[in-house]
Amino acid sequence: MSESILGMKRTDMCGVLREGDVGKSVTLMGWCHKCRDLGGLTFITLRDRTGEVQLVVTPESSEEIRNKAARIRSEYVLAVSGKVELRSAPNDNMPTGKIEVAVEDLRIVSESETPPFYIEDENTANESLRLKYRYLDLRRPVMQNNMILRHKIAKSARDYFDQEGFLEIETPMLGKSTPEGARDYLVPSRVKQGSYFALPQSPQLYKQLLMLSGYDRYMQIAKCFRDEDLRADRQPEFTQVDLEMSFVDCDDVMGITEGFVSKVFKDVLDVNVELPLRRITWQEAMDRYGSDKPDLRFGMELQDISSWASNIDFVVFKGALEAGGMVKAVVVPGGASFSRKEIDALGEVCKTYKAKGMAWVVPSSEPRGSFLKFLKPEDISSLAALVGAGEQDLICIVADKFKVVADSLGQLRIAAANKLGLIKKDDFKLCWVTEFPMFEYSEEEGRYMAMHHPFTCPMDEDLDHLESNQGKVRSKAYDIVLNGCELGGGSIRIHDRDLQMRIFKLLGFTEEAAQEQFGFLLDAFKFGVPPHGGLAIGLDRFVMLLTGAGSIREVIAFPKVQNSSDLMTDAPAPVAPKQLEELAIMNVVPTEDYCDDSDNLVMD
RNA sequence: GGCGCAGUAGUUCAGCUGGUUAGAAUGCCAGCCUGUCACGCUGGAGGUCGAGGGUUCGAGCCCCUUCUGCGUCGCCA
Repeated sequence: MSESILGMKRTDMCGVLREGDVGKSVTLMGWCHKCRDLGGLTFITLRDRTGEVQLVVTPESSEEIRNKAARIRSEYVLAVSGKVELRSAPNDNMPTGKIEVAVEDLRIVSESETPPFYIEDENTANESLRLKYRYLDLRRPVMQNNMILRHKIAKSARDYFDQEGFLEIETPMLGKSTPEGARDYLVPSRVKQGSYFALPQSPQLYKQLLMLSGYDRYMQIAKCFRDEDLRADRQPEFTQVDLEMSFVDCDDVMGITEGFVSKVFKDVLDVNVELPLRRITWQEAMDRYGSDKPDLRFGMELQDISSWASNIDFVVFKGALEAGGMVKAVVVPGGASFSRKEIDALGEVCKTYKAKGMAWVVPSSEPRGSFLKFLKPEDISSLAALVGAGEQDLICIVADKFKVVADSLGQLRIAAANKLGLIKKDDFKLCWVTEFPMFEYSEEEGRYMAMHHPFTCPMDEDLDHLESNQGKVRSKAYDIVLNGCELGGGSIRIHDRDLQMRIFKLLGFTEEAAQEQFGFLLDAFKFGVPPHGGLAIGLDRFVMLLTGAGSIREVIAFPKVQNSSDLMTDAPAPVAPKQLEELAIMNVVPTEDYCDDSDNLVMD
């Protein structure tokens, strides 16, 4: 039986009451967190998103209230009026622990079944259970704090960019599919049957056109969609703080972005970020950290030992060097104490990233290692001197092509740092990675692809060898990296129609194909284009990193699971045949002679 | 698509070499209890061991298949 709140008006939130409120008559509304019935006395903790406060029902309370109090269970919604009183037995663990509310009126507004898990921060319930009952999971204070922090960052963004003269402009969700890049989510058109909209992977082209239209300085908190496999930090549907500016070069966009990021750190965590941020070229990041998103919270840099290795009669090194590759090492401090099993685990990390194996040496007086029989004692000491390794350290070595060496040792570096506990949770290290390669060779496609996107402007110095040395061309692209995580990225765009056509050509587009897919952009570029550039910051990742959450799902109210479905709503789900008919989509029903193993699209 | 981890009361987990009626904690229900706050005490209910098949005298445990969730490689311009 639910009671109405008619005539009751909430005066305060639960978690904000303090000693100073003693004597005040308050009306509170919220959820029963816990109910302790001591017989004569009943204590109820009432919870809302600001926190909890204790209610007390005493033998002096009316019989009606005492009877109602006895019925209360966890998660019942209550409306209460009463007087704030000082507690005779305060609880120092509770922000509101010095006071309690003596109940004078009590209404059970809504009853609740016993929830499938405790509404507590320490909830260790299976994540799929949490996601099925996401609305209950979201009642947990830690989740509410994540949502509040997310709101604060979004507000920070709007405040900051407004102050800097940006306009927030919305761009369409229903757009045109572009085959380059990630897989699109498609939306069938009812009116133009057989044709499809695509949900935006980013507002990229629209924001460029806004620059052309004269809306200098645009921003948007934009929903983006990519139909690719999920990860702990990747959802098919995510949010970006997207911005674009006219008449700028790299430094302008990076400066504005730094200002935003440092404001968020100040507003949300009260952390001062030292500006300007350190800048590292892509080449240097790959060379020293084996990653284009280096984690700068610890050392253990990659070191090139190719010249040392060329003097070792070890077929693995020789083979890699002869094939134009390299030999590099990472020194794991104190790694000499690792067991064989632990070292092998690091080797497995390397193998995940296509290294054929990992060679290792402990350069102590009684050396240990995986390839000692190829090493003379002086080889070991010269290696130790070269890489600066001591007797307690472990030298991990990978010999292969540049990319394989970088990827595998870059990941080994992180794995070792985690193992050694070198990574502090509350340490924030930001940097820019700049001068990305313009193109990346795709073995699969057998051609160069745009590393960033096809609208990225090449560096002026490299324009002359666009056609002659494609692999060496660098672009005016930049990523902002936080603790080894790509927080955002952007570039200066091409604003010259001829240069854009040149790039399309290099990417393998014919003139007709470029015209068909991006004709509207190329046409627009006939009408006066300001030099422009911008950037997008992954809002979800930003919140994840600032909250220390282990997964992006913790900072998204209603996230998807690994197969892109929603455990709460069961989306995606079959639809009525009538809906499919209207969209001219074939309703696939398995028959005797057609039986697909997959049961999607099947309905009666 | 590949690799790895997990799935046993509502929940979190234990369950030995395959062997009696599958346990614990917590939650839940009932009774008692006037200062609790992880309230306490007494009692009680609660299990398709993810599903299907196989081996065996006998399967939570072994084998095969499959489903679900997580991590990861590929993928993510």
